[in-house]
Amino acid sequence: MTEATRRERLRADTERDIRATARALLVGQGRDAVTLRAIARELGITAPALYRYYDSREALLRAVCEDICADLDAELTPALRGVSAHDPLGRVFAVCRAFRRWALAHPQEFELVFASPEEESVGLGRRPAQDRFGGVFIHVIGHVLVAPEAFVPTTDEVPAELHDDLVAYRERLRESLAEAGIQVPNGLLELDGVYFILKWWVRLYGHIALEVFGRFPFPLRDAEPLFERMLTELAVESGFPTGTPATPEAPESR
Amino acid sequence: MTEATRRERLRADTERDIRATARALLVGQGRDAVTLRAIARELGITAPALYRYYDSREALLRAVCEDICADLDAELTPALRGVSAHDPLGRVFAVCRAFRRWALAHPQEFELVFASPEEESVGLGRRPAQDRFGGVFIHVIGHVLVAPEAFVPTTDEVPAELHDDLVAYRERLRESLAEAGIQVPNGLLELDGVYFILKWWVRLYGHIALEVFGRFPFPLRDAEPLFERMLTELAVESGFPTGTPATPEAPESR
DNA sequence: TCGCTCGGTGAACGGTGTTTACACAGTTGA
DNA sequence: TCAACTGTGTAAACACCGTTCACCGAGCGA
Repeated sequence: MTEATRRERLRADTERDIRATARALLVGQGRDAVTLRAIARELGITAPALYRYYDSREALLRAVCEDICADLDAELTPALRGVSAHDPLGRVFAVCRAFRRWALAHPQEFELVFASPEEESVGLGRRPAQDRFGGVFIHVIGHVLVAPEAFVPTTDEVPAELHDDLVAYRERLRESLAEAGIQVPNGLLELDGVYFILKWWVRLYGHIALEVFGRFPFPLRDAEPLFERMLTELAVESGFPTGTPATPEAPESR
Repeated sequence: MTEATRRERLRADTERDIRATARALLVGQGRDAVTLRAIARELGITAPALYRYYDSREALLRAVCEDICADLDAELTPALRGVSAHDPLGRVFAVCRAFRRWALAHPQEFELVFASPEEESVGLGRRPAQDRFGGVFIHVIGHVLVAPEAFVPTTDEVPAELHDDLVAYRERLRESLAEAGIQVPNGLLELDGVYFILKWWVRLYGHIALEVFGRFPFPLRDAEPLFERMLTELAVESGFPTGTPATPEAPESR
């Protein structure tokens, strides 16, 4: 297993230390404080040494982005464990609530990952942020979609202009779910469902970004009721059975 | 009227030139390119001279923010002129579409104003971004709320925890509308309506930010159908009469 | 053991925000 | 009219930044 030579292990350790230090600076003092020299200072080395590990500050920030997404993933996934697999709506709610909590607790990281203009993405390779979060979301949604009795999208027709995009995305969803070992019955993953994922994501992101950036049209003392209301409305619109109150799991009082 | 002395006029001119140059740099090369020295260079001045006009780079950026909001205001308001005052839903749609168009055409400005973490706002004075955009939105919403026959919010009860905040905001809305010369009949501005404004804003911002930042869970070729669908769904949920197709006003084909 | 790669250094270049001391035009007041 | 003052600009300097370059030494593989 440990194919790594001593050198490789040392290198991996330093790489991790660098990203961790960068992350700490980001959290503590914001994106602009993530400085090569500050990182080096913290690690007891000089700034040019960092170029042995990352091509540029920008590249390092990208790596930090990936770390953040991995952490987000690691925080969202266990949020599922607390909810029975037979309560799909409860699982979706749990993930949404966990995402909001994470964003409010890590505004700088949220901004870096979710509110920076699209990088040009030099050709091959998709943006990591999308894929990482997509991974988590897909994982959750996968469980929901596989439990057909729980998810009955209304039969609203989908906008015709969106059809091709949705079909393409459905294929990607199928692949991702297959990778995770989830087989999707053939007729199950309707375009309606894919379309609903989009709607959830728009509202989830909208609310959370507004709350993190303090950009509600007026200062809300507590946005949590608004968030909870949004979730239940989404659930109703999505055709979830309204019987289950979806186990609010004692949201810590802010 | 021209109480201003010669000096004051010159000063105002230079201030405008500075902000305009900063704005051009922002648009052309992003926020990090807005450099005191670059601005000074463009103006044929030295950097320290800028400190005669703004206390710091940060203060200048705030001023640029206000300029941007003023421009946004100036672009949204005339979007109303094209739509009859007797078509309130059409007016709301017009403003929403204009906001999206503006954001897509000015991503750097959008990011600066709407996707930066809340500034601490040193005590007095609210954040300008909020108030500026609020101003436009309020102006539009004002017309809608004053035409009661067009706006019939469902009688869903509002989350109890939101009640106090909504009441406070309703008061601010009343004041703002009164300033604009719009008298709101007493029983008209229900809490339901205020709550719906929040819902519109969450979805509008969510969609536009995701589109500008390229953070949809998969690459959409064209997000406009999704946007249009969202608007109509919002209209239905808000209790607007669905008869009027709300005059799509020939959206230019991207 | 020889040589080579890897990870580090220090110096340097050009850029940045910001402060300071200074100069000088234009306005203001006696 | 002439002095004082105010506003606007400058140059120099400080501390910091990303990045490049030449160098160097320890440790590893042959």
